[in-house]
Amino acid sequence: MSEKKYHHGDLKNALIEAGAEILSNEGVSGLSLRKVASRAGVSHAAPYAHFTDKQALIAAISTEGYRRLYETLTEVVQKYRDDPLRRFVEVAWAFVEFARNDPDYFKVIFSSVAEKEKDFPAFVEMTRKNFQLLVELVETCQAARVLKPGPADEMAVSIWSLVQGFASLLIEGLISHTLLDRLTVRELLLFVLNQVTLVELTPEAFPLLE
Amino acid sequence: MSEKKYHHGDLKNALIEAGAEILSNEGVSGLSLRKVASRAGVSHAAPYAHFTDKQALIAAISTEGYRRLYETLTEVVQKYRDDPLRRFVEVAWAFVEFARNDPDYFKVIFSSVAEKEKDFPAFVEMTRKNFQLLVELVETCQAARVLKPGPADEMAVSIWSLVQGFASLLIEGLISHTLLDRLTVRELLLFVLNQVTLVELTPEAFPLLE
DNA sequence: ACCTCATCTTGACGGTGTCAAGATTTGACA
DNA sequence: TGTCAAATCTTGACACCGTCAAGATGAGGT
Repeated sequence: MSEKKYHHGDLKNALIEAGAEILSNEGVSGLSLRKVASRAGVSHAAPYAHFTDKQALIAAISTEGYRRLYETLTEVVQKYRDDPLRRFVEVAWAFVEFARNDPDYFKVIFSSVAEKEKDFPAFVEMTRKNFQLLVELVETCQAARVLKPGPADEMAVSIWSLVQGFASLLIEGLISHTLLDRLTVRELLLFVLNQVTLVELTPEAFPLLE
Repeated sequence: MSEKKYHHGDLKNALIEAGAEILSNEGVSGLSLRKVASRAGVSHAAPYAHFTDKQALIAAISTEGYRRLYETLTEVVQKYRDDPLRRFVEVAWAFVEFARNDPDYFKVIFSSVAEKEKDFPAFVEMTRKNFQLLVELVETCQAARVLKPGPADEMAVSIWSLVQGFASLLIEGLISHTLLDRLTVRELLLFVLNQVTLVELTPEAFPLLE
């Protein structure tokens, strides 16, 4: 598909991939259009054939990031399809791990596009899909009486807030050391999730597997 | 104090203030060392007498941001000192409003310093103070039986996660429009906070005052 | 075979972070 | 009070950056 890229090939995807790679390795400050172009093997202005802006490239990287996240989460959903509560816990854990494994990538995809929503419909669509996944998760758990009743979308916002906030505090290093010495991240997440569940989540009942 | 700044004055604070101002008006992308210097009335390299780095300036702005946040929150704590539950709600609300009133400023102070914790002890100290405020709030509410019992610091992390996540989703525009059409931000926050309280928070019992 | 258009290159512009060298002012000590 | 070292600020330079205009190059349809 994208072999030689002699004069053509699928740049655009190559640029998105190169950008994501630089982001992971060097952080936001290392992400320049020129470096992305260089890594993709093209000249410094080539990206402008595919993106109007650096902002547009970042939006594309973010969209791809949401796609990866969606992929990761749906895998977990599949894996624990017969246990709603466990599924809930492991999806939350996967989200936190997603953030921890690639903090800079996570930060960028969750804080870039802002007001220009309408300029990047693919991005908005991807966030909608992720939210929808969460809503379905909530409904399943409510039906199984492991999650509090109430409007599913409002519960989904609550849970998303909880997990997103937790992941953010974690990767920004804002959780006190004394707390992280006493508890593992997994244990702390379980405590946090207990705020929204009807049954208690103990480290014994939800151990780390791998 | 900082009147003429003919050749001296308290640059450093002037730079921090100018930086915060640019951040509010033009966002992160508009924040350049040279512009900060210019607005403070000095030449482009002058900041290097006070900050080793652009990163260091941002860290100072973040520290100041945490100070302002602390100031805002302690005022609310004072105002509602005789009603633990109301105090809890209004502190959370003040936090969300802090983020909504100056989104770019909020974003920067909550996502910049990262790994270099040890290089900016003043920053770390300020985050510690804010967290301590929250822990005390939690203890008061637990004593009044309006918040679930449990280790106060773990509860504090849960609540911080919840409110921080909610504020982030809000200013990033990630909360679905259909939801925001149905509910005001205040109502949505009350619903979210209900996850951690023992008593129910209704919009009727906690109306917006001003 | 030709021509059109998307793609990519080259070169230029102003702006940026950072550093080195030097000017200026302060404040402490004689 | 005079002097001098240290702190503060300016000037000038460098490499890098985002972006744009002009032109080269190749693909695909006619």
